[in-house]
Amino acid sequence: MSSELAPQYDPKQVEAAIYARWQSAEAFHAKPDDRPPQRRFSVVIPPPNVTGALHLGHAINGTIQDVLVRYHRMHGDNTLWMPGIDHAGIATQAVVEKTIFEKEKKSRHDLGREELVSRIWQWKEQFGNRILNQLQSIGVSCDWSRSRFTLDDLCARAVREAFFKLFKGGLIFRGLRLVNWDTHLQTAVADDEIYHETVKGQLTSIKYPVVDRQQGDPEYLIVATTRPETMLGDTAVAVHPEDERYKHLIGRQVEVPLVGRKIPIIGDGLLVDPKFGTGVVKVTPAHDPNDYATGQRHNLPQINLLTSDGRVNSNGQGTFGNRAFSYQGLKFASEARKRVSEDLEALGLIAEVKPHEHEVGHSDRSKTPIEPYLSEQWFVRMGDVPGGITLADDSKASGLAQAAIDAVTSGRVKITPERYAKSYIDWLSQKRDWCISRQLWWGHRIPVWRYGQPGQSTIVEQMKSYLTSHDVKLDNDLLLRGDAGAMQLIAVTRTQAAEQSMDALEATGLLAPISQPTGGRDPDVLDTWFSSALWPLSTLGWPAGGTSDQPQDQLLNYFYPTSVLSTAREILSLWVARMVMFGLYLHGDVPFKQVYIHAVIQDGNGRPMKKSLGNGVDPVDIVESHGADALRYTLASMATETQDIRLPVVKDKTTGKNSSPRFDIGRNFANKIWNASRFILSSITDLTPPTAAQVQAIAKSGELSDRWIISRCNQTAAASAKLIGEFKFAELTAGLYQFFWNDLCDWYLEIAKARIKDQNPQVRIVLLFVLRQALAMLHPVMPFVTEALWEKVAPDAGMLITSPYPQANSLLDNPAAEADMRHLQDVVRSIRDIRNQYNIDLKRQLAVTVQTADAAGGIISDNRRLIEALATATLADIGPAVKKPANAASAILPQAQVFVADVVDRDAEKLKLLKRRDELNKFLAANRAKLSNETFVSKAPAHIVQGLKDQTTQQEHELLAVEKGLAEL
RNA sequence: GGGCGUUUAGCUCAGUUGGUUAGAGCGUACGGAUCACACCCGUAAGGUCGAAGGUUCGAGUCCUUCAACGCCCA
Repeated sequence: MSSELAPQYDPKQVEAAIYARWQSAEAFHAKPDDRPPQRRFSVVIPPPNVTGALHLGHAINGTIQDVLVRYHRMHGDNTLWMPGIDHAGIATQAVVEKTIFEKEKKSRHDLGREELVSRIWQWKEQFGNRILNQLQSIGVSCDWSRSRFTLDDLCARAVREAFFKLFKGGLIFRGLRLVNWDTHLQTAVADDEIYHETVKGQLTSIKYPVVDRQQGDPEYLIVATTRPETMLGDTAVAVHPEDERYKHLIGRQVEVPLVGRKIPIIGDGLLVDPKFGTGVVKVTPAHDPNDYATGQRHNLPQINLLTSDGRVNSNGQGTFGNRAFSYQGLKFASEARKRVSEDLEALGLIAEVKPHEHEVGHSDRSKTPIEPYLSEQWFVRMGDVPGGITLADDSKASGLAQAAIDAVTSGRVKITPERYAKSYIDWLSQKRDWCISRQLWWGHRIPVWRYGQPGQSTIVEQMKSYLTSHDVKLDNDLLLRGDAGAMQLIAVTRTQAAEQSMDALEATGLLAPISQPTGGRDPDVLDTWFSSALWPLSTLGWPAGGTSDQPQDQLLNYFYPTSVLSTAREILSLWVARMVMFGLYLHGDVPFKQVYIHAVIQDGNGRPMKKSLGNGVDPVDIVESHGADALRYTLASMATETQDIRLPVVKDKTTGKNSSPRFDIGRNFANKIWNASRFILSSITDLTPPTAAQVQAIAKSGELSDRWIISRCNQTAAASAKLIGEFKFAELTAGLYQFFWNDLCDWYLEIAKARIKDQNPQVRIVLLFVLRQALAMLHPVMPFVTEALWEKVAPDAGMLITSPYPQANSLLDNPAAEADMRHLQDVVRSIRDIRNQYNIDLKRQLAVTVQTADAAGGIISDNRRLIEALATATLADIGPAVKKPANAASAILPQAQVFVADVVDRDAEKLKLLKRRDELNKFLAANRAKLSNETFVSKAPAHIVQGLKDQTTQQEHELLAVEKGLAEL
């Protein structure tokens, strides 16, 4: 029998085949049925980026989700794990643009919008599934048949519907805001797409002439800046309102050099730190976030100096001292800065230039410096709205952000670990409007058509009649805002058909008179997070609501809200919070009941794993070298509630790839499971599954070791189910490890070997029962090795992935057997210890006697053979009257003294006893002090006091024995 | 600047509502080719729980202050 299994587990031999079997059995596939809501379990995967490759973050999150999903599936819940990938707008477009430029030296403008988008689609078809394949290699059990892409038709339908509803509800608006502008990619980027770099620059102090100087006024105010070129857009200089030096100047004016604009001197305590620099600050509302805020406070004009490609626009010119200056067309942060500095120098208006280090934001995508840029963008209104908003379940909320806050504070959404609820709420509490437009071509195009000056009412009327005659229902399929008298006409579409009608209408040329110069469909696309925020809804088929018998419709009713969302903390606000808002507003319920935030894996020095540092471990390499189960087990064992996990990284000697010795733990464990199973399979020929009655009978009256291992097995099953429910994955793996390795392999199998040889029928039942239970318990964490063994161990039972998870049964618990077993283990260990200390050959049979109290003596006598086998010893006398033989070494246990005869090293024995005597004296002194402390005795709980008394009595006995031993020496 | 986390054995980490002598894996030392496994077996050594105060009969655990490291937000 054992010849079927190799002596070492080789994951490569089994993983691919087993995965294929699960797939062909449709074991991952979930269909709505009549199970009640509490027997359903659903998870949506955080959709990985289409440009990405699997990293340890995916691996640990994939493992966690798969443990949950496999457990619930085995538990009998109708379990759906929805997979998919994210189109990742800016990241993907940047990657493809870059490759095209490298190969063909063409920019996106050379290709045109349609061509670029089609190239990106080609690229997506080619590489889009790579990360899903990699996820499969770690064994995740997603329902691949339902896999979605955030840009596919179903998701697009949800995006259109969401935009339409939000717009109609007044929660989407267009506004002029300062955004982070990537001048290279020519798009707004989000705060989280920016990294900061320390740059060595200069701090330039510039003299601004004071206008209408009066007695005692300085000739100039001097301001210091790292960006002299922005002075062209200054609309004020600010001083601290309490600053005695300048206070009297507030309300007067200075002249901006070069452009000759006269601007006010304002007092602002928020912007100005009087102790920093000269205490005077230039204010450029259109080019700095702090200045923007200042401008809002003081109603300052905003002068934008920038073109979308990062050059100076026509505002960058003026007249100063009868001379004209112009910087138009120069690159803003480089050429213009140089020329402005030179011109100021020539005019003698530079007071000082000194080196200065400062932080400059760079775009993560193009690696170029970010410019704050004033531009028109679309926003989702996060803040409170007068009169409140109505959620899809007809309940009211003061605003979108508040609704999402309430979902967590009320407990509808629970966040684990709890501390993350605070960061979620803190972020949402700012209620900052969400900029959702991106000047990109790859993404969901904003479903809005805009026209300027629709002064001709006939056009609007013709437009309406065209649309209605093409089956577009106004207000339902398409919203028209603005009218003949308005400055702007806006059409927002809800359906693809309405979009097509608008395109067709455009083609008629009817709208041409109002399309100039920039009318027509909004060229921008939506922020990727907009479609991600709909992920739990869109993947389950929303907005279809379950009225049809389309399977997708039923999914939404059946599996929404999902059960758990497992993700990383960095997207708690960007993604999790937005899903909650959209879920509530658009569908009237939260998207998930539980959020689990997993820890982030760092290298051994606590640094994040980054490509640039070369310290990353590729999970695919670990699957290759250690196997998927080893990867999963190790990652799960590290998943505690801390926020960071350190993983020491080493170079693998044979492959040269980054690896970590930590993964050996998982590999060794998988091998242990394999070999223990191999051993059991080789020992028993009859694989008939034990009946519950047989197991219960043994649990009640079998041999001690049988009762003990059944009890331990049962408790491990109970603990495992509980720990999975509490997301305590590290504890889960530790418990499984201890049970399998220590209890089952180290003790039970060793104890049972003699009976195994005798083909004892009880042992067969225990072995088979415990092994089947153990494989099932381990399966969610280590699916491959357990499934591979299951078909050998349980050929009657079908695949393990769909077999029941062990249910705890209190009839199998046996605390007394566990206590007795601990006692026997102590005796065995004490004998082994003596053998080791005295360097006695392993094969030499030791002559052992034991002095015990009656009760303990009975257990030892009854299990004499067990001790003899495990300790390679012969047990003679056992009982209260036993005396220490001459030349014996002794071990003093709480309830027994073990003597090993004919061990002659008196000095060593003496040393050992002396050491123990000192320890005991120390403990006793401490315990006696406590017990004579009246406040302790009166205030501490009774069981603590009693426990201490019992312990003290025992220590006193032991001390007597030690002293007696010393005397005899 | 605001918030959060971490600090326990050489390393990586557990440690439930405060309660009897603080645990695990790896590593280390010593012994072992015994017929499941050397990716193994047996045994042991190793910790004033970051520092200083405080609360308490009792603190790794609660409170205060400080230090170091890290993360998030501005």
